[in-house]
Amino acid sequence: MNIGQAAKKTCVPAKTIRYYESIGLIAPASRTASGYRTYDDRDVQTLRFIQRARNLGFSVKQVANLLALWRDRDRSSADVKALAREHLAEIDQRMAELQSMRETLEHLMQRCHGDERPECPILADLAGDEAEAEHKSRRIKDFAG
Amino acid sequence: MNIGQAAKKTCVPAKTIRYYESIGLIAPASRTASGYRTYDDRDVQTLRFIQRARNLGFSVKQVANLLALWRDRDRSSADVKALAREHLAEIDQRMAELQSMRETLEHLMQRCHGDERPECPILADLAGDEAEAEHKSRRIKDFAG
DNA sequence: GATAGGGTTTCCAGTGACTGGAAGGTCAAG
DNA sequence: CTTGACCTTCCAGTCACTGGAAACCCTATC
Repeated sequence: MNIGQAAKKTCVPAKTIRYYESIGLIAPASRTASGYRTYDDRDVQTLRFIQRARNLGFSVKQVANLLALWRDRDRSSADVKALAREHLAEIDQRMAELQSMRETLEHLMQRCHGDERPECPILADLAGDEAEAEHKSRRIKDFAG
Repeated sequence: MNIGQAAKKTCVPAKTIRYYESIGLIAPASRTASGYRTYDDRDVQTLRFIQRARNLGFSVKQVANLLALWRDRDRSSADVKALAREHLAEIDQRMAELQSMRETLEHLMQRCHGDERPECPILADLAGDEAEAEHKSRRIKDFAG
């Protein structure tokens, strides 16, 4: 099948399939006489694997590792699990950062009247305005990441 | 003060300060006779504002809007709050995505032995292997974003 | 005055993971 | 034979920086 067909079957855009080939995530597709890429069911399966792993938030590099493990019949599930654990830690880290932002932002928003007047604790806090930023204990802190 | 001094005071790397100038987020700095950028306390305050807003996860574009509102004495706090609300929605969306990934990943990990054997439900699920991916109700779903 | 060491300047390139678009070749239908 | 959909390559843009090279400036020490 052509790249468009493969794209439809896998929900991976044709452009992205070409991109994955260009960075070596997938092997170069075979070609017709006129240069069109052709894909078979195994290619589709691989693309679906990639798509699912990407949807779980794995980076392309991590997906490459997962693909290698998938193809390696002598893999140990411990290696797969280690990759997953690493990724889970990244997710947790990102969630913690977002949570921290969320709390600060929501707190500031609660104190902002949101009317036609210019007084705004959100701006006051961003400006580091000690006089206007009342609840100092809740002031924005720097994140490590 | 020089850019290095300003960087130290604001926790914004010199390179990033130049970058912010290049994209127009901050006004071009004044220069010494020999071409060195110089910064005063007002510049430092602006950089700190930017830094805090970035730490809250606002995009550079959003920060530009916040800066404009900050400088506009006739702003309405409603405009600021609207920006914040928009950003909060983005944060919530990203958190929901991460949470969904997290749940799927953790579920898969729980079922993976993580030993020297090759059998691995994580890979089986990514491969879409219906025979080996037991708990179908928990199969990976596509995300909108 | 020479030299060493920092700091600063510009510009170019790379990151990650695509995505958009231009210019052109191919294919099937009518 | 033309139309329109599909395909090809290549270049550029996204976002927010970050790294590095080559050159200039500034101060201190010998």
